[in-house]
Amino acid sequence: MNQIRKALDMYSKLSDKNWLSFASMLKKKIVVKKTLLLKEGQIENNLSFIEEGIIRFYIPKGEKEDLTFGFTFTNSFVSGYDSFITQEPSVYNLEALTPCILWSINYKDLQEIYKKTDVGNTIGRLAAEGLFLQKAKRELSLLNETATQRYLRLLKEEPHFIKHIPQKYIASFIGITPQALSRIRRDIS
Amino acid sequence: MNQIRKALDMYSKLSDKNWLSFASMLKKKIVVKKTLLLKEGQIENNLSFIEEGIIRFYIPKGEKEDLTFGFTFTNSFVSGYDSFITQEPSVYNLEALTPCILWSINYKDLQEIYKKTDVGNTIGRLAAEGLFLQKAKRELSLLNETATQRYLRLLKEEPHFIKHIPQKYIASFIGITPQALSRIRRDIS
DNA sequence: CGCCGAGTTGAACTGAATCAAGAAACGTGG
DNA sequence: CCACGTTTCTTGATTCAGTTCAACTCGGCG
Repeated sequence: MNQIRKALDMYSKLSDKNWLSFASMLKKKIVVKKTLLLKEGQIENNLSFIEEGIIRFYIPKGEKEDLTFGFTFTNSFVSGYDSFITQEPSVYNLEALTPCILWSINYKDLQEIYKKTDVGNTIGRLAAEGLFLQKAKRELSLLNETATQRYLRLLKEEPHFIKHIPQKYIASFIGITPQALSRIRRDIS
Repeated sequence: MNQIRKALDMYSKLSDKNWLSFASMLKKKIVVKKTLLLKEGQIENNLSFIEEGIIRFYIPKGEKEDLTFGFTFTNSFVSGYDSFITQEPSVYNLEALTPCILWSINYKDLQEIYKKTDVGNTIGRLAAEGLFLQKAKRELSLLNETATQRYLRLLKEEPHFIKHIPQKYIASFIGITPQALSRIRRDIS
């Protein structure tokens, strides 16, 4: 649990009291590889901290390869944010790419924290700002770069992605087919 | 100024006291069409409410058509958010597409509000969440739809865009060239 | 050992970019 | 308020990055 407090403190330093009231709401969950943590159409009820593991966001596309929107690693928070924020059905699926240890807080409990503590809203704001920046960066990359440039940047900025995630998901994440990524890799080396 | 309070109240109801302390920090600004409100490389110092007008976000691309990332209309807040949040140089330019009447608050003053008022952080959080959702939706659209589908959806969901914004900016916004958009329009009618 | 999913490679195809040129709309000054 | 010049929009021809379909290889696991 120490990792969680550390992660939160990086947004805004927590008093012991605030931390304890938050910590008391967390529930531990252990899941095996390939577990579906959230299915499209469901309403996301959890915001979770990943003590250990990797989680993938995606949208299944029937016959075709599904669309991957992102990955979340150890020591980060994860949720079907769009659904969690709006409490409307999720468009994304969340899947454990590896076995995961999670600590989850549910929607209602978090709203209580927002009501009761000042720091809750500050952290919520900073976290939402971070998510926004991440998406803005990705938008820029999708509109402004070729597939090869996107791959090279991923290689440089997120080397752990390439190490731990199957190539077909990386391909989908940068917006191309596995075949296209395979060719890119051949051509750049 | 009433419009501003109305807009804020939609996030979280403001007390008279909080509203007045916020309002006292706003400065009115009137600019003509084509004014550059923020240039790439500059640090955004303002969060502004548009009493009247349309503003475009873009990145200039030298020889080629520049890349348009969005538009903000009357009765909304606007800022080079990425730069405003991080206080690092902006990658975007902000330009007035029409004459604009703006009410601006600067970064330092807003941080004061965050420190002093609970509701400030709540509004900040809800606003950041909204920005995130907007970008997530756009990401989905760029990866999951063809240019034609994106145009048709824009037509349906944001008809005022099409009415008031030159076609070449719309084209850029949906991620294609003006020529491609021209052909799409020919083919769907 | 045999199977199955992941990755590679090839060939044909396609949506959109690019280059180019003409038509329409727009605003600015006389 | 009209005329001219400058953008903006349209249309055609060509090119290109990436898709699709298909066949083959490799590595891990039952």
